[in-house]
Amino acid sequence: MLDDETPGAWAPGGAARWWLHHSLAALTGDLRSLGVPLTIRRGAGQAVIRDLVAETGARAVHASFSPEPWARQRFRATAEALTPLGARLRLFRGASLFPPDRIRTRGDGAFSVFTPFAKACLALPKPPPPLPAPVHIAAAAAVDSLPESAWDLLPRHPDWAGGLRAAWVPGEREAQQRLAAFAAGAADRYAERRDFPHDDGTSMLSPHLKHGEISAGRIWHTIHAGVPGDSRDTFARELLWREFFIHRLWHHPAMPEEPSRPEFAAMPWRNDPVALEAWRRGRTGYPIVDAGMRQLWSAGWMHNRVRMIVASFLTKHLLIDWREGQRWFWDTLVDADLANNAGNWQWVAGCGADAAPWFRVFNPVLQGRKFDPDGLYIRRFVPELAHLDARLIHTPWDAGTVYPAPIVDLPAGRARALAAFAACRRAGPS
DNA sequence: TGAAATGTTGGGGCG
DNA sequence: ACGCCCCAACATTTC
Repeated sequence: MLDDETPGAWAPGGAARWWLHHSLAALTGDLRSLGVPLTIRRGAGQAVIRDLVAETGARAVHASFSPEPWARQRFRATAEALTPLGARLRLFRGASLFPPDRIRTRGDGAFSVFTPFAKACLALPKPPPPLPAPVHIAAAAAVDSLPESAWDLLPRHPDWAGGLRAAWVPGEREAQQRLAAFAAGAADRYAERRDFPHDDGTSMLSPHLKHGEISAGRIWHTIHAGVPGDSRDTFARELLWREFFIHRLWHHPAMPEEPSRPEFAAMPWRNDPVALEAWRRGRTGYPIVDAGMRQLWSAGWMHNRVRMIVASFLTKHLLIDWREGQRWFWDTLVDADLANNAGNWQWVAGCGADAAPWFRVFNPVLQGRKFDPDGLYIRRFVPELAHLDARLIHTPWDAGTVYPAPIVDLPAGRARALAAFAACRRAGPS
């Protein structure tokens, strides 16, 4: 079922739709081998499910929980619509590690700080081990189904998905293989390598996880079965950050729209379409930022360290609203997820519940030197700088190379950001 | 999961 | 030999 109506502005973006198309194609094949047809429908979720239950006489609908405000509303409406049909809706933890209603503060509220949240998670019973895949499913009678093409998920004019095809293979089989390869390979040294974007030191499981091709529980179990201490704990912590933002969105449905810290409502964000477009296209003049934005545009994905750098650059040096960045990521990331996109943008922008402080401003030159010391990442995504040696590649304006001039002066941009926050803190409701 | 400004310390050059 | 200065290295504070 593709529901473009209920989510409103947060219907899946372009890159996620591309992924979904191929993920479903893979799922169709997997189900065929079990002798089960995939039924494809389109429309408002609640009505589609109700009709399907009426047609099949199903007595239960099993679904994965998800924290989006529109999804919660859809679950509620669906459950109500099923009652007169004698069917019920059963929700499962799905892609999260812990049932959302199990994680509570002592005062029975939502957590706003990550560390106590993580502690509370670790105090819960461990996620149960994943069940083996079924070898047989009793197929229901076939009902009407749209052809896959009716979803119209792939880009055509132009077809910008070439980079995605080169980078990814959607589907459960590939998700399992990627997890197995990560667990047997890079996971061992995840703690040391994960911050270097040229290095394949991360799992790259995020789009598979996002699209339900693999569960967080399975990843958790695999990592805890075979990865040594430091890297295991560091990786598990990243899964818990994901869990934290799911928790936050569940309790604070306005997270994608409104800063969690009220004083940020008065922040004097700049309206600068030219700078915003330079950022989107990877033409800011700062190589590590441009490399990241071009990786995003071509592969639909960006290394986590670089996501932080480009987000800091947009919200601090350019003083552009984090929601502009969130929106661009939403449309371009194959792993675009409402809770994690909003949560991480608010984290970098300093306006989240448990966020990095506003004054933590990444200097893109220093970050580039630190995390891409040989310029390998930049060479890969910014080929016009590939000929520069490592000493100059982070500051092409010193190299006499033809390259976009920096769109903002770093010390000036930093000072402007600090001043803007000081002013908004004076003005705002604290 | 910073960076820049400011403060402190200690070694060495030098008058 | 001694004090003075310089400054790099490191630590602390501030944004």
